[in-house]
Amino acid sequence: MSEKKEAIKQNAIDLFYKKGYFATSIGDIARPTGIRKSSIYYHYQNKEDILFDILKTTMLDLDRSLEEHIEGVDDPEQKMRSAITSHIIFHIERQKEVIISDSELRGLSLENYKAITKMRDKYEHKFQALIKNGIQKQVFVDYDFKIISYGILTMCTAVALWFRPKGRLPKREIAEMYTDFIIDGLKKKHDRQRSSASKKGRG
Amino acid sequence: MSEKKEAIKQNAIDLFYKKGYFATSIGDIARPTGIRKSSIYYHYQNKEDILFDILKTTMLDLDRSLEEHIEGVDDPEQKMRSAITSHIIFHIERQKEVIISDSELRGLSLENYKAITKMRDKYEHKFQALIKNGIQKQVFVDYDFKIISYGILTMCTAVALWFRPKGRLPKREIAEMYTDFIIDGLKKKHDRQRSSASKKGRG
DNA sequence: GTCTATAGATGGATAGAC
DNA sequence: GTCTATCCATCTATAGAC
Repeated sequence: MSEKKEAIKQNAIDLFYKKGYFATSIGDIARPTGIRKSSIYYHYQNKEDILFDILKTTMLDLDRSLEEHIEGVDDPEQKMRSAITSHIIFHIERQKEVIISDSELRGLSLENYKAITKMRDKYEHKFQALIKNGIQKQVFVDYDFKIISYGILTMCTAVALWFRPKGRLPKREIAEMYTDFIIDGLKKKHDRQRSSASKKGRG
Repeated sequence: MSEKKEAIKQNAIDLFYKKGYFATSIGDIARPTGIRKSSIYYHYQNKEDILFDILKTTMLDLDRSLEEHIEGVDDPEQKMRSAITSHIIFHIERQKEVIISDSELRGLSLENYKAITKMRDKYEHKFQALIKNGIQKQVFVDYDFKIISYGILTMCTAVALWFRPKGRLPKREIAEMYTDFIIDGLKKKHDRQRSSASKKGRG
């Protein structure tokens, strides 16, 4: 990808994050790039094409981060810890892009929408497999693994919404706190059981 | 509020939820209401006014639900349980409106934006007070109560994003599962401590 | 309270010169 | 690869009749 195209993409990320996709015009993107709006069309087919480029790259990088973090880890608890850490750190470091990914899917055509949600679903399934594995190995409480995976992922995804680079706590500490909280909620305690009567007798 | 105005509001909710605020035109809202787009302006000053009406009502109702749920409950754990239940059930029953509330704040002028975020902040502070109280009474682990409150709230807020009325589990069961998970993660265990070395020595 | 008609502005996208 | 110029569609909002 050419340097100019990269610049357009980065300016689009800044603007889609700050103003939203629909409220950002091609002219808005062209201005900080130092070119006229018509020149954008030399690099991208249309406005949606820019959005799609951002979303696709983000999903690919997110997935790669997960794979790198869990590679070679066998213990179910440690593997889940690594996965959560990867997710949180990525959502802090790529704050703008993941917020766009979570809020601007409506800007995509049906075809592109399907492509992105397919990637997202595959990513989510990897998390669900980790939880399912922990439950089967009797390390985790037998929650409904799909429902609980939504909760865990969204809780970590939302870090991107409130994290401030100059905030009180460093990213590693936030990632550790959330990982502790989640693993503590997931782990089976051998001296006691869940207090609620809603516990399921699956498996 | 007149019946016609209510109808306009409800159609706006449906459309803002499905297409987004910026992608919805005044004409789109007028059509299912059975009037022409110019007639909308008899009931509302402008497009933003409709959005603001929706957001304000939603925040007021959300806050009232919380107050009703925790009223008269004294035990810190039970109070937190009631608060979480209120939040989840509301986000399931008012799915469309809360999703609009979480994604369309950019459609507001600065003044209206401040009014809504002020209400939201007050609501969040009530949750933080519950967690803080539980920590002080030594019922909850001494996590950073602000950071952990973000995680808890967003995890429950996100239920609105994936919940399907005809889905596998009824709303009460989902609320119970999440409440168990969160309380379990929050509660102090008298026979063991957090495994991580990151535990803070505040208080 | 709703209508028709239209002002007034903006934005995505293309044509064609350089 | 970038420019100027422009087409065309769309949208918010208002004016004024009924």
